[in-house]
Amino acid sequence: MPDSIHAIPEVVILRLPLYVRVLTQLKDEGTEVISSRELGDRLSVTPAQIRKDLSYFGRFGKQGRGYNVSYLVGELRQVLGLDRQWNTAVIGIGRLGRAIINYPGFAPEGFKVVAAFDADPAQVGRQFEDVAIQSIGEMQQTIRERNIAIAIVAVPAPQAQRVISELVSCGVKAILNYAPIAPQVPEDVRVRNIDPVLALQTMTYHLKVRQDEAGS
Amino acid sequence: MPDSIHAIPEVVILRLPLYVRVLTQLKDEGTEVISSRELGDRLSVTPAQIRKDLSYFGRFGKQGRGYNVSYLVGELRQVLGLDRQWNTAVIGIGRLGRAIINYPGFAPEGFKVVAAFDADPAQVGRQFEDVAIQSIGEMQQTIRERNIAIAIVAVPAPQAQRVISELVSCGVKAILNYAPIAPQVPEDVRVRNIDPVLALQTMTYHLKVRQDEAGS
DNA sequence: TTTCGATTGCGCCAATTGTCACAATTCTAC
DNA sequence: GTAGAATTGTGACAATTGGCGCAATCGAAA
Ligand SMILES: NC(=O)c1ccc[n+]([C@@H]2O[C@H](COP(=O)([O-])OP(=O)(O)OC[C@H]3O[C@@H](n4cnc5c(N)ncnc54)[C@H](O)[C@@H]3O)[C@@H](O)[C@H]2O)c1
Ligand SMILES: NC(=O)c1ccc[n+]([C@@H]2O[C@H](COP(=O)([O-])OP(=O)(O)OC[C@H]3O[C@@H](n4cnc5c(N)ncnc54)[C@H](O)[C@@H]3O)[C@@H](O)[C@H]2O)c1
Repeated sequence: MPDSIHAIPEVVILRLPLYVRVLTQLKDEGTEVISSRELGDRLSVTPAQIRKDLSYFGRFGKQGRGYNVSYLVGELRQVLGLDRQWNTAVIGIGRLGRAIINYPGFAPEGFKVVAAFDADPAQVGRQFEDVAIQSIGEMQQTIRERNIAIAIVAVPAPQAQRVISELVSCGVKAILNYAPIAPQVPEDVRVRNIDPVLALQTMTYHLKVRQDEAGS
Repeated sequence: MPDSIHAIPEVVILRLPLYVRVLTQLKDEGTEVISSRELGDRLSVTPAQIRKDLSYFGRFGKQGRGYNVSYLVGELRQVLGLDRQWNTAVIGIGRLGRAIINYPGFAPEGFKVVAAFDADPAQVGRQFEDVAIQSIGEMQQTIRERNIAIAIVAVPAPQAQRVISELVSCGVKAILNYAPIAPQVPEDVRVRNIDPVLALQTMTYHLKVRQDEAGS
């Protein structure tokens, strides 16, 4: 294991999917080779950062030339584990949960919703896009049987921590959370929050300075 | 300007809304005082980090006691500019755009959708939740007149960069982007991307290691 | 009033993250 | 085949960010 000696910074992992996205787009546009400078321009990142990030995982480029787009995107997909299908479950099949099940953006990227759970007995049994809604009681068994590694949480905020804790006890190690809370999980479990309000609130600080100046 | 000498790290600004969220919840639960340790436990952040973050903006706590929750949340809201209403516009009134206009989570936090734009003439004039859809041609004027500082982009990916550039030329300085692209904007414009696929792709790296180990 | 446990704010240091700069290499053109 | 332009990968350094530890202070209790 030659490259597992150096731990790879988490920030690097966070940037890789961005690289994959832009490289995929370049590939579709027919670009065969790209330099770290051009890629950096597209991503508003310095060329040095791109080169260093990539160097954690191998030597993918050629001096004087750049990176072969197809090759690089393939290598990065493999590094990230995007070269396989990931089964997911959605929990909370309300308005948002249904939208998630119907969202056509997941499947092409290898994320497949194979199970759906809701606490409301009236929902159980209904079908959306080949997925039948199951009761919460069936969750643990289904997660095991269907090899579900990723859960998507779309329950109301007051229920979210409880649901997340239950998912953790079912062995789920990755959670995409849409509820507006700060979930607590053991450190071997990853959570990403989708939270547009939080995102807006991180921008107003800068707008405020501008607005205050204008007013004074 | 006593505290504008030291620039405030962007990471700190990114954490403040989280603090606000948890503090608001504590306030609703009736907690009057909280220590940095307890707050840190709730957020999976070290107490030292919380104290340091807060110290950029003032001395809000009392030794031996902690922070008064109501007071602190009020101060932080003021720091972030959450003590006022922010007018926003949604661009792209398809399935997602309509869901955003109907989303009840924005208004209580002071973000009000006051305008909606779509390129499709068939959409123009239709009404959602007191917001009438306008044509793209009216965008610049409406943004000025209605003092819109924040735009929410929900157009298809191929159109997104063009729409974002146009918003920038209308003077918008903050953009919440839902399209799966890496937008390019001048450095005085802030963009936050809502991108569940990217979020999932940052987690599979760690799952992969686990899965590979299990298989070997 | 005094003592004591608790907790902040912050100086200082440690760890992490980002950038520079350059030798090594590749490709092209002649 | 050689010269020159382009660009990588990386070691060394710089900047940023996080955390320790403690003096100062607060509130409670005796
Ligand atoms: N991040 C975003 O972009 C975004 C957008 C919209 C909504 N939301 C959030 O998503 C959540 C759901 O929103 P919605 O509009 O779909 O609400 P909803 O009320 O329509 O649906 C919630 C569903 O969760 C189910 N549920 C409740 N408790 C449950 C439990 N313990 N286990 C399983 N299922 C349970 C309910 O039966 C219901 O079907 C809320 O927390 C909301 O704030 C986030
Ligand atoms: N981040 C997320 O959670 C998430 C979820 C769903 C969809 N999306 C993304 O949001 C976008 C919209 O998705 P949707 O399902 O609403 O698509 P849609 O096709 O239903 O709606 C798109 C709308 O944008 C309008 N439009 C197209 N070009 C425009 C332009 N130049 N100016 C103004 N309006 C224009 C169209 O007329 C249409 O009404 C897509 O990029 C999609 O990938 C993101």
